[in-house]
Formats: sequence, C-alpha cells, structure tokens
Amino acid sequence: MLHAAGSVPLGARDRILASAYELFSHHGVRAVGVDEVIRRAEVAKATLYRHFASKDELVLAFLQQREQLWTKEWVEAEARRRADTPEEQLLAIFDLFDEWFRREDFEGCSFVNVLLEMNDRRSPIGAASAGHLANIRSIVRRLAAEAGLRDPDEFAHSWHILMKGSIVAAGEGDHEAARRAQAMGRQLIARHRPA
Amino acid sequence: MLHAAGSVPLGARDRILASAYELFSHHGVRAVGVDEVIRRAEVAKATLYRHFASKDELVLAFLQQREQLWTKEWVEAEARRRADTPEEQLLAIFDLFDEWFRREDFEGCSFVNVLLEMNDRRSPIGAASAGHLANIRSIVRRLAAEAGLRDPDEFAHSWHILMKGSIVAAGEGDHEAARRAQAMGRQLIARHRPA
DNA sequence: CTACACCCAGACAGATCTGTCTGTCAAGCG
DNA sequence: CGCTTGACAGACAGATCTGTCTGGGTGTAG
Repeated sequence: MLHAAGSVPLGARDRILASAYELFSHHGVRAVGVDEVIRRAEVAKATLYRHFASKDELVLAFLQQREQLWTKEWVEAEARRRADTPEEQLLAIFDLFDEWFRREDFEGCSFVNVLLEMNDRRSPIGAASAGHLANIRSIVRRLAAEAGLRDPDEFAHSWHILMKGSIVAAGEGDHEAARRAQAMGRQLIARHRPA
Repeated sequence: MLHAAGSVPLGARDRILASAYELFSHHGVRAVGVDEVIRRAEVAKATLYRHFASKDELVLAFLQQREQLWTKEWVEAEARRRADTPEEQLLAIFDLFDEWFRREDFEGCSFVNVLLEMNDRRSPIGAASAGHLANIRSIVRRLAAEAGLRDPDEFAHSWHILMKGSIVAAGEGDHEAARRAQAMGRQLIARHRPA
C-alpha cells in the first residue's frame, strides 16, 4: 500500500470529477457522454470505470460535489460572509444570484436541471437531486430560525420557490430576476416577522 | 383532391400529434423516441416523416399544441371563467395549480422542461420554448393591466417567477406549493396596487 | 532486477436512436 | 377495371452511447 491515510495524492479521480463537474453543470448530464468526460480529463476510459461503477455513479458524485461547491461553499458561506444579521444574509442570497445571473456562462441549478432531465423522482439520480434541493431548504430554514421568523419551515419552502423561480427565469434570459425575487422576499420576511 | 377546405377529416397526423403530446409532456422530448410515438399512434414511421420533416419539427408542433391546450384553453380560459375581477382571475391561476399539483400524473411545465432538457436557448427548440413562456407572461401582463395594477410588465415577470417556482417545487413533491405561491402573489398584487 | 499497481490508448460489443427505403394493401375515381 | 394516393409494416444504414477488454508503458517497493 502506498497511502497510509485515505488521501490519494492528486490523481486521475480528481481530474475525472473536475471534468464531469464542468461538463455536467453546463451542458447537462444526458447531453454529455463519458467519452467527452475522459477526453477533457485526459484519462483512459478504463480509469473512469475503475473509480466509478457506472455513469450514474459518476452523476451522483457530481451532484455531491455540486452541493459542496455551490450550496455550501458558495451560497451559504458567501451569504453569511456578506451580511451580519440572518435577515440580511437571507436577502444577500439574491445579491449573489444577481451577479450569478449576469455571468456569460450562467448554468442554472444543477439539481433542478438534473431532476427535470430525468423526469423521474423515484430514480436514484432523481431522488438524489431532490435530496440536495431539500438540503438547500434546510439552510434557509436555519437562517430563518436564527432571524426569529415565524414558521421557519413554511418560510423556507416559500423562499425556495423564489430561488428556483428566479433561476429558471434567469435561464430564459431575465437579468432582473434576482432583483424581482428579492423584492418578493422582503415581503415574505415581513409576513413572517413575529408580532 | 378530396378536401375542398383545409380540413383533414381525422387522419394519421392527428393521432401522431396526440401521441406525441401524451408522451412528450409526461416523459420529456429526449427520453421519448419516434418509435414509441408511432407505436402509440399506430402509424408507420414513413407516415410520421411524411407529415413532419424531423423529430425536431414534431417537437415544435408539440410545443404549439401545448400552448393551445395548456396555456390558452386551460390556464387562461379557466382562470377567467372562475373569477369575475382580473385580480381574482390572477389569483385563480394558483387555485388551478393547486388541483394540478395534486394530480397523480402531474407533468410540470413542458416549456420549462424542454428548455432545460435542451440546455440551449439559441437552438430552434429552446428559442420556441422561451417564446411560449413569454406568451404566458403576456397573458399575465394583460390581466394585470385590466386590474389597473402599476407596471404590468414588471408585475408579470415577478408573477411568472412565482408560477415557475411553484411548478418546480411541485415537481419535487411539494403539494402546498400553489398555496405558498398564492400567498406571495397576494403581497405582490398589494405592492402593485395604485396609490 | 523483478513484481506490482496504476494508468493511457483505443478497439470492440451491444444497445438505442434517427431517418430512409422497400413492399404490400385498401379506398376513391375516371 | 386500372390508376393514384396515402398508409401500414418493418428492414436497414449510420450515428452515438455505455461499458468491457486488450495491450503497452511507467514508477516504486522489496
């Protein structure tokens, strides 16, 4: 054995995941084949299938990495960093979205994209996507609870509707979607503020 | 020539369109092949390609029929029928959605589904989907104008965010999505009411 | 030096999808 | 009756995708 701990130095697996992340997030998991993934990763096909049992397993790994990079390290961490109070942190999500929506390579929410590409909530991939979306909601729910808002669960579901709706609108080309969603978000906060 | 006017009696083309509508709306346009369409329609493959130049043309015809049946004859007509004032007609959209979201065979918004399946706004199919979504907004805009709301275009964009967000949430399994969106819609109406 | 683990390159099988083509049949019309 | 039109059934070509397999190369440990 080479590695005493469970850390692979910097190998083929990471290149495959990075390639899959770039391609799947921007072009969808159905439109991208494994040949394109290995070409960009500069690995052999056998290497991919040594590390992942199937393309579906690779997609599941991609979704987990998306949660780490997008949900946790971008949305959650950056929203908390940009504002002091939980209420302002919630609103800061749409400031992030505003910048995101204006990017040339805007790619949308991979969890929604994959869920709608599969068109099957009960498939392993569909269920995983729905699970990752639920994890986004629980971050919102936690912020709502920290802000002292009434009924954080109901709030999180409604807030998430604004997030998803604005992302789809941005996918159509609406560059003002984040601003519109934020305005509705302010009203939603007001309605959930304790009397 | 058989038909003096431009009306085909009841032929293969209608069976193809009906089959495509059922399959594409429920399982997506990428997951369904032409073989499945012709099998359900009970037509020969050559017959399909006599009436439609390609599968893409069939998809475009499906989207147009979706606009006729879903957008116009269901959402718009039924919302106008169920309420008297334009404001109540807007809110009635989410009453319709509430029943729709609870259906066993809930299929989501085909325009959003296809747009995200394609992942390309510039392709003919993606552009058509975006166009049909814009047509939904113009119906909302017209109702907002009839209701005397301020800035009907801004209102329609925001309202449509609620519609699309709740549809995606329903696709995840949230049966209360319509009620939540309607509550936010009431606040949006209040904000756009003239002083 | 040898053994072994890991990896690259690419051929290959099997499945599936679009779109074309051949052949047959039934109905309407002079 | 004979001709035309449209449709059915299905084989077929060509492309593409997943997953397997062979063969060869390289670096490291004992």
